[in-house]
Amino acid sequence: MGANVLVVEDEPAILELIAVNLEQAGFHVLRAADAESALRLIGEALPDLMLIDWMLPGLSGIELVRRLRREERTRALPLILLTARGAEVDKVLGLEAGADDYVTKPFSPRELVARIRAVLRRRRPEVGEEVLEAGGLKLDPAARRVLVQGRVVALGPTEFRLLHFLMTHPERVHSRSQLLDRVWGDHVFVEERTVDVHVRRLRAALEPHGLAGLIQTVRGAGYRFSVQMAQEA
Amino acid sequence: MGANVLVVEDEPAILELIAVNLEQAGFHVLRAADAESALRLIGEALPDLMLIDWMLPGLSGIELVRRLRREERTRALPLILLTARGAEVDKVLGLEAGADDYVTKPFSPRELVARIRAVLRRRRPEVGEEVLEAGGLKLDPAARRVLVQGRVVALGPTEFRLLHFLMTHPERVHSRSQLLDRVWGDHVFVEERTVDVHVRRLRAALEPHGLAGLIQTVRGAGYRFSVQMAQEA
DNA sequence: CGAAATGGTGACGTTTTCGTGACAATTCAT
DNA sequence: ATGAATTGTCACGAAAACGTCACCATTTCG
Repeated sequence: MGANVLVVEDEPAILELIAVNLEQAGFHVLRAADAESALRLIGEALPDLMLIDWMLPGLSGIELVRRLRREERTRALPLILLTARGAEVDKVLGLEAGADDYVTKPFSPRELVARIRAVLRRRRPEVGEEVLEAGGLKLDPAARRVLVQGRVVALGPTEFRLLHFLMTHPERVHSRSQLLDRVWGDHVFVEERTVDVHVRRLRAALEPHGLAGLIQTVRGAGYRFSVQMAQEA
Repeated sequence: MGANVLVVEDEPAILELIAVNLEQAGFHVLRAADAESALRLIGEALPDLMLIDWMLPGLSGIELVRRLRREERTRALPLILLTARGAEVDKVLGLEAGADDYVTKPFSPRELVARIRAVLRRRRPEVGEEVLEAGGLKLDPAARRVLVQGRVVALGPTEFRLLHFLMTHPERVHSRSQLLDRVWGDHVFVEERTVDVHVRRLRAALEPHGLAGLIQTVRGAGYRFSVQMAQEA
């Protein structure tokens, strides 16, 4: 129940107002007055969600969002921006930068809580930090490493994330756009064919280890990670 | 790519304003003036996202949201509410009812489009497609796979969609034009005889697995998927 | 019985889709 | 700053899938 929420807000009064309300709603609140100290806090333990003020001394809120979205470890971290009312450019920029939502100041406590719950609900299915094992493959998210029979498989960051996603959602077809959303991130714009190239690189990395056919092409639909090999008659 | 967006709005002027903007942004727009006609439209084919006005004659917007969330088929359908500016109670109620987001009127076209894109990107993966099983056949929509006794049946995209449709509407005759609408799509222009060819290809793919007679020809009417084998007088 | 209608079947040309190698831009470590 | 690694994009070719047609078999009906 009590999810950890990190609030980044430089105005002490507002920070406390938010904190009190969130705690009353059952959340556990972490506080940071600027982006730098927020990053420091994150370094120790990831919160379940971050609430970030648009205007911050030093590194601004949106720059913080971009930075968090760039890094592997924080890519899936739910982020909500606090913006000034009516600043629509900010809203659009915020969403495009990768924020999951925004709330305009001044806000009602109930709205804020509802938003947080909504975002947390959406992100629910992807909390995987455990070691995955399938088809002779062992993937360790924490160590960011892939093993097959004790031997390390060399993978680039993107290939690793791709394989990670496929292994957490096996036996089902993912379209290229779905893969772009889930592996690359909501906010990036890249060609769909780029997925093909990375799938190829991933296959090329697995093949020398005797693992072929794990990632299957489904014509007209997308790709699928499957342990059961395709059989014919 | 042009996602299908169903806009439910009783004010014709606003409806058109929205429609024009969305179409310009590359979406395909479906229109409904009230909740009832929206539900009727949905009955035929699910859109990718719904834009729902808060104030509607008859069934209100929020009641529509609740109803859609209750039903299995529409549970994961992305919904965005249109609310009056400043009505924060509405916003909260809307989010708690299960809407994915809301936009306040009046809104800027850019914001609307950005919101829609954001919600579409978050589209929940568990779009509840259940595994169909009939006549010794197992069709898994999520995996895009057809199995008969554990053996994979190789099907092209169109054959797969055709079989999928037939299995979701079994024991019932579908004319060629109906099949073209439902399997190929409303707007496509192809010869009716093309259906024959694909039925043949589908039969040819099933036959080596010992499944014959599942798809029956009804002379002068169309085709039918039936578990009970063809009997004669 | 014969003509017309209907549907099965194989073949063919075109379009789509995907794998693949190359390449430039960018990032990162040294 | 230099070089290696990573990434996104493109162009080309092979293969798959598609839609259409011609031809034949079967059924329907005058």
